[in-house]
Amino acid sequence: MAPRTVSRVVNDEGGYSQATRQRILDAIEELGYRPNLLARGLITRRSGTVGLVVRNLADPLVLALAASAQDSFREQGRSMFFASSDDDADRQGAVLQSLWSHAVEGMIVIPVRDSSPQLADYSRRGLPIVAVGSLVEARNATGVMFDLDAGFRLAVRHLLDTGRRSIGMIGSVSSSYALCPGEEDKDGTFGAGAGSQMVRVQPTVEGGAAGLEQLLELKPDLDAILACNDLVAIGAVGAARARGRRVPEDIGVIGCNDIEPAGFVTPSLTTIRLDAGLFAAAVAAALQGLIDEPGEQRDPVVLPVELVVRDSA
Amino acid sequence: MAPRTVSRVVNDEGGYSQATRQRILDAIEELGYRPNLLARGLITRRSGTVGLVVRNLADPLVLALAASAQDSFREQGRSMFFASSDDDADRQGAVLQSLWSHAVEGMIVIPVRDSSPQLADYSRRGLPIVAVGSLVEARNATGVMFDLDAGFRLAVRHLLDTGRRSIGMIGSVSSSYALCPGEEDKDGTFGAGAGSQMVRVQPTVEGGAAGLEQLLELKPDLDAILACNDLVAIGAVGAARARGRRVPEDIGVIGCNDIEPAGFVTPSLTTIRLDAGLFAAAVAAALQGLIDEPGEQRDPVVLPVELVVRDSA
DNA sequence: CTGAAAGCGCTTACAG
DNA sequence: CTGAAAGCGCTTACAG
Repeated sequence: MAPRTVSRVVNDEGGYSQATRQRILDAIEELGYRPNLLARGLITRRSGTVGLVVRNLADPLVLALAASAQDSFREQGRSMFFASSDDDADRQGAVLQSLWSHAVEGMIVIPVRDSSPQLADYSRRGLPIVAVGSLVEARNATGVMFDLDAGFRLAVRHLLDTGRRSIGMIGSVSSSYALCPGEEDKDGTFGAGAGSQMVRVQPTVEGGAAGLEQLLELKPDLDAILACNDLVAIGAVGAARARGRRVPEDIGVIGCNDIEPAGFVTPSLTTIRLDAGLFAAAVAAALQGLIDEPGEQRDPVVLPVELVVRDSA
Repeated sequence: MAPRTVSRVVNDEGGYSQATRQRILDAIEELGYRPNLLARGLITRRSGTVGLVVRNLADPLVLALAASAQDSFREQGRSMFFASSDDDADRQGAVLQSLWSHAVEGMIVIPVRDSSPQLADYSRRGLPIVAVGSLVEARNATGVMFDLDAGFRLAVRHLLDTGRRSIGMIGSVSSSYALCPGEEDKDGTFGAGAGSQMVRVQPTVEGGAAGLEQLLELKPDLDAILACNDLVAIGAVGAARARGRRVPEDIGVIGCNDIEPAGFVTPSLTTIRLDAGLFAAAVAAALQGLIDEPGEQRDPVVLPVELVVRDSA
């Protein structure tokens, strides 16, 4: 029984008698034999692995992305490496290098700020990369992102339509990728010409509270808040109330993401909904496409968003 | 320049001149050379990888676990495979086999129900395994779990002390591992002899609402709810109010986990806090210990819990 | 300090 | 239908 024959049976190549096949299968069962994927990968140049690199574990979309990517990869018989860059460029570099050394067949990455060249470097070497919320101009790479400009405009429009005149924005200190609005409007006009102000905080409930305090200092007549995510919005609501401002009567608050508890806090949160399922499916499909047909230059995928109006604004 | 010499430099083995070293380093830089970890792993029998296998991505502790495991593994220069069994025994089997084939050096697994023998099988073959919330009686394996019995008793005691007499429990349909209480008390006495009733639902906000409806059918005089997690508790609160019951006046509700928004819903949630950081650190340390000193039979690690009393009960 | 040989467990051509 | 040879990119002894 030569290794070659075993290999044929294990890989269902055909070209063996049923008797041989059965003998080999029995032996496999008896010995608990499993093919060594490292050895196989060494020679086929296909490791059967892919990578998912996120920037921040706390991002509510990461979970959906991980779940969906997982399902998609499982169907393809691939195992998934998972790593976080913790929003650190050097760490992201180390992670990418490590995955490259492990011969992953492709990667999904939520990149740290300004790391497109780094990603393009790997994609040019032949590694398919899907960059989330970021453009990578290179072969073997594509981007998937939400249309946050549109979400932003919807939110501002809603605030203006409901009579708000002094809008504050609470952004995130961690460089924002497309899942968090506001980066493009540094001038603070929010594309609406409204009086406006922006502060940056940690993207947490506590950060949201701090952000509201800061905005109130800068702009005592504040009557609306746009928060970069729902936890920040929840923190802002709490702090506003602690300061004696009613929500939504005195200050309207809009979040972003529509996390599960958003409809259950008081007041229930008006928010820009990012459809996590849609997002994750698009990302997984994009990587699949890149792996199946390498070398293509592709247009980025832009996903629609929607404003969910509840009680907070 | 023989491969052997390059190998020495790459692995910092010593035994080469500085000049040689520099030449090799320069060449590595110029060619963008990265050692092929598959080839290395094939021969050293150490792949530089570990696995994290969870049962359910929606579990709030999974995130903390993933983050902490990640940090711990990064420090050790190991990459992490990530997979979910989606609470399916067959799928867990496939995942374990796949990771084994990829020659992981160890695994953290939140096991599906009754899969201890399966885990023990791998650990006996020499794969270190940390089982979360479950006992695995085998060498190379250990368990880490919260002391949910204690949490459970704290909660019931608190309800009884505050005059509740008719307690309902909303458990999870997905077989509960130790992060979710209630499994041990199928008789429904909750170890307290109180009148009581248990229903099982999906561990989500919607599930919690459904659970409350069911309990109210079964037990119209219900005045307290113990929920298997905070989302379920939030759903139960919403449904109770929709039925005209006040919380906490008519019905007291206690959750489990203390997720971030738990303090911000209305009424703020009384809950059994499971310290995610403590948990994740314990798990990572346990696996490290198993990898460093294989073959040991270890006692499970049991982590304390605490009851956080807020407004809902 | 440096290198030639053998081999990790597989698969890819090629021969019978 | 089956197998002997070569080689993937490394590391482990061992020789100079």
